[in-house]
Amino acid sequence: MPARSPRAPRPELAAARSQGLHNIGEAATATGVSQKMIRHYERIGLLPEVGRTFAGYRLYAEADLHRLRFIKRARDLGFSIKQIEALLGLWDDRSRASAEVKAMAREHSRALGEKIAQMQAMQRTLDALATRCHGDDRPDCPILDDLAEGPLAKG
Amino acid sequence: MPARSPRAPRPELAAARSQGLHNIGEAATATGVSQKMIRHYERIGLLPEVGRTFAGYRLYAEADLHRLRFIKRARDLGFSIKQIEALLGLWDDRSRASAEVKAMAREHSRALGEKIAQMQAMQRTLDALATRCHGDDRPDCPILDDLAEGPLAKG
DNA sequence: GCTTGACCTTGCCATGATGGCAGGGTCGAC
DNA sequence: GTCGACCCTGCCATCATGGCAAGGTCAAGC
Repeated sequence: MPARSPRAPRPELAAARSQGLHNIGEAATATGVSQKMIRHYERIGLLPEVGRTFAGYRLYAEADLHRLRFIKRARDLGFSIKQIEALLGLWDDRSRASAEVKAMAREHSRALGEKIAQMQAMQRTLDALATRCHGDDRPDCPILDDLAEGPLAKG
Repeated sequence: MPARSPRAPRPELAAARSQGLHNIGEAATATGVSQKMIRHYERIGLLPEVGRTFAGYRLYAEADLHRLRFIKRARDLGFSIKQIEALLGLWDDRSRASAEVKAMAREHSRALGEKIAQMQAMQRTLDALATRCHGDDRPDCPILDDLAEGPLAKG
């Protein structure tokens, strides 16, 4: 499909490996990012287009794995791809001021706090309803009544 | 497009309104569910296919608005569409035991608690990192260092 | 009558992050 | 040569929601 050369004269993969390069499977297990996501990140420009063997296999150097681990950790902290793009930009340009990074972290923490508060409110309501529901074979159920009639406001 | 009749002899919309029926715009503002979502719920079977005027306008009775408000409140509590489908089934069949509803509420609360804990952990990490970051013009930033080198574990 | 603007209809595309599957090429070992 | 594990691309699906386009309808004003 890539139509580079109909038959590569040398495999070149073993040579690449002996030079410390990794194929995508190794990159995935080494970083905890799935192969699918690695290709995805490349396509959306979060990762540079890495080198390839003659057969078209991607080859990852240590610096690429480093970048992938950065992305993984940022994702685990709940940063969006867009935010990670910005963080990587700040990381690439080490001369940039740290104030921006700190502001991003603070802002993200604030957004997390908002979502947490929302979910806690949901949870409180649910628990209150569940407590009021006897939960046996009788069909009467305050939870359904509440959903039907109005939130927590029926005398 | 619906090819019902090429030209309806009577408008019938004013008549429907005088009978207490509402068009989709009124239904949306009355329930807080967007027109888009109302149509979506109908298409996926969460709402019954309501009546129409000759021109094809949807007409909503009070019972329909009631069901929509049920869905809205359940969504606001974070239930997924699938879960709401189940809740509506239990609601429609009032003879069903309330134990199922209570179990759903408890399970959903548990799932919420899990997500909350995850997000709180993220938030704690972020706040710790941001506190350590001086956040001035100097380029040195523990947040980026941490993302690059490893989570909270570099001497 | 005719126009205007607000409303309704349908359908397609997009999001964000991820997984799955299909169809096909490549590599290494036996 | 062949088998199994690996890689490639591309398309479709998720979940809930919004946006846009192209067109029909209705009520009001001229």
